[in-house]
Amino acid sequence: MSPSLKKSKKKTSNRRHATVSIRDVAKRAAVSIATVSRAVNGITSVDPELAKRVWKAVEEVGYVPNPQARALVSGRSRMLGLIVSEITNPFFPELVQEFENLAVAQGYEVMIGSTNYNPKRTESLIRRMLQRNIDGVAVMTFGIEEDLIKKLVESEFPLVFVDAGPKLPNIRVLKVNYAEGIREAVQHLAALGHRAIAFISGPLRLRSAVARRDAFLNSIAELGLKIPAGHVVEGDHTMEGGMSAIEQLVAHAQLPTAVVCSNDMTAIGVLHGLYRTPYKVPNDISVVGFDDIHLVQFMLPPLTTVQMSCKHLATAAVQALRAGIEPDHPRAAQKEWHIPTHLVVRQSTAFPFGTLPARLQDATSKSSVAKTK
Amino acid sequence: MSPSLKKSKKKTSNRRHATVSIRDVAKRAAVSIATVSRAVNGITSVDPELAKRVWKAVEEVGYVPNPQARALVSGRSRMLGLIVSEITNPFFPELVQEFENLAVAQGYEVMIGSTNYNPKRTESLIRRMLQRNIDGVAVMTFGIEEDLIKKLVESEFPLVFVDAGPKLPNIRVLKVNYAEGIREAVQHLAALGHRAIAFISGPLRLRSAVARRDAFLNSIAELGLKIPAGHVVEGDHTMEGGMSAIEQLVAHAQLPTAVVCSNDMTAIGVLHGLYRTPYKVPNDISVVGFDDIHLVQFMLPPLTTVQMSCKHLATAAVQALRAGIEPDHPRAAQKEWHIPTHLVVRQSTAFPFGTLPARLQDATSKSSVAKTK
DNA sequence: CCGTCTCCGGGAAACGCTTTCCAGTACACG
DNA sequence: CGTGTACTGGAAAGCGTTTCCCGGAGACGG
Repeated sequence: MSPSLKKSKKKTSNRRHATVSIRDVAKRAAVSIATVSRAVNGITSVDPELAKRVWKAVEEVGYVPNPQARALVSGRSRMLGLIVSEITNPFFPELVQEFENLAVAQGYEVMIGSTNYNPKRTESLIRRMLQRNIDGVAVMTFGIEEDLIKKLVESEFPLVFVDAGPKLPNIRVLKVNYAEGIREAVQHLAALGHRAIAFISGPLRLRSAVARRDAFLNSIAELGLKIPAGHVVEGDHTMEGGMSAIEQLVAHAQLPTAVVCSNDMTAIGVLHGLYRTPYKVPNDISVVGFDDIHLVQFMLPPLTTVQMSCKHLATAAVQALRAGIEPDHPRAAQKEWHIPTHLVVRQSTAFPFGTLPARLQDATSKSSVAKTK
Repeated sequence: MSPSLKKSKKKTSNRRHATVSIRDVAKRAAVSIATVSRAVNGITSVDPELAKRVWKAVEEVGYVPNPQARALVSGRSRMLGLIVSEITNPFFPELVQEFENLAVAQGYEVMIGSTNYNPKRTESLIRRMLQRNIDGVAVMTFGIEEDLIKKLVESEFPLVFVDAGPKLPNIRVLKVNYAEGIREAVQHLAALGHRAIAFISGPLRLRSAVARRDAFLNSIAELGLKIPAGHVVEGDHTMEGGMSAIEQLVAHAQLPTAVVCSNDMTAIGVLHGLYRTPYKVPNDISVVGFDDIHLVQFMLPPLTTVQMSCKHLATAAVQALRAGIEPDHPRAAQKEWHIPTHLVVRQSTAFPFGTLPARLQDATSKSSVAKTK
């Protein structure tokens, strides 16, 4: 009597959904729960015949392992963290999407966080991730804040950074080859006849922003060109930043005929800023972006930009994370992944017709666009 | 001897990080673990004096409850699901961000999923969420697929839909007042002198797309205007869709002088499409969007659009979810939340100057833009 | 043919927490 | 003074897994 009472109590548990547990499978397959666990987790020491029986039972009762229980005992949550700097910058959703696809396909869930360049927010993000027992974190902020590093690094679990990170056994780095694509961009502009090429950088506290700027400067130097002071201005990777940067540039004594931007959002801001001036893109001023977000194809004019492939980045990140998490991953020893970048030419770059009055060039400009297409 | 051996074993557990458990707190505060649990969970029956001692101990040892263990026993994971249709549509990241902020502030974690209008993907998403024991899901796809509903509804846990959902005790609905904002938009255009106003809808399998179109049609009828066949075309809420829709519209025997779009992405596509024609925005054709994503302020020209506040939406969603999850939430009985929409006038709408040749109007157009600012 | 080694499967502990049940204390009332 | 009531804190039973340890069976060599 007493046991039956107990059983009925069990049924009215606080779980919301009818839960079929490992025990049900064990009963069905007439084996112990240990064996079920082993079979389900693909431990080879279990007899193939038995394993088949277990799998059949799993199928029949519709068993799905409970991730919480799994995590509780194994210490692995099968969750990957993905930290980005601004989810509202369209580059990141594209990255998130790719990352998520890959992670899910490989049996992981992903927890997304956006720092918004806010240390406090970041701090809480990390805490939450540690608390939820995340298996590894990809920090795709493109230039991590120092305190964030410290916090993360001390809890020594698998980490992936972009560009640079402390040299530690649990840390892997995705090295983006900015130089490659940016060099292509500069050469493209130079080939079109541009000599006064300006640059709008990202916030220089970000490593990646510095790297992009340096790549630009090197490419310029390589061609023997000179940049007047004031033709390299600091933006902040937002449209607003791009807008105010181009205003500065336009006010400069020597008007640049082309401007390269540290990311696409900046370039969109530039396009917008230029719209309020008499200067036309691309005939007065050519504009080049960086990232190649989907959106820029629809800008007016469609933006020439340096492509950094999200897919590539995401693939590398997930792979690197798994290499750190799974003890016998084939690439467990690999510490660096390389990401190429390449120029994609669209219609925001052209031969520099000259300067004002832009109005006179309107008709010609149209036809040139048509030609570029 | 034997117990000490056991203990040492415990230390080398597979947890990655030194875990301070409820037991440590209990020891420190010299109470039972039950008391600690009660104190931490704010159960009133515990002596205030004791509770204070417990909290002090919690502080001292740096105790953080383990969510997995909690979820395992309580059946509540403290995770909220957020399903959107396309994470790469900039409207959604804005929504995600707001939602996440609110959820985190209220002690929940959020799991994000993007359906991409793909039933298979959606299916797997739901399964994953159920599996992880999500406490509730907000389905912000703006027009849910039927099979998705079924799957979710049958597992009777708290759900929030936008616009419409089955009438069930566990389901809450966010009713967006499309009519309001769209009416404002149509009236604004009519006031400017537009008589031939076209509409580009979203994919009509989405309820919200139908609702927006109907709101448009009603507003037009209200003014006694007539829409020629072919002036209401179906898009798909993407830039590509907007582009091909405007191409159709431009090819129509009667050229519209204004076009209202079902979302901002469509409008961006329209702007882009029009850029390839001789027609200028806003002087030949006015364009109105819907959503008011941040981006549209930077379009050329900045887009007049109907604002549907993400913040509002997110607040309502989280509130509605909690109302469903927490048995004694103040609004537990509320089943509907209302979301207003409003027109934001920028520079993509103007008095319709007339039609071709647009070239002649170029100078005038510029000055008009300046005035509109 | 027996002993030892190996291998595989089962029993049971442990993971960290919540929750129920129960004993114990204190207080008021008859 | 005894009994009933109200309430507090402790012990213990799980929650669904994984993993450790051990026993039994089969293989192989002596």
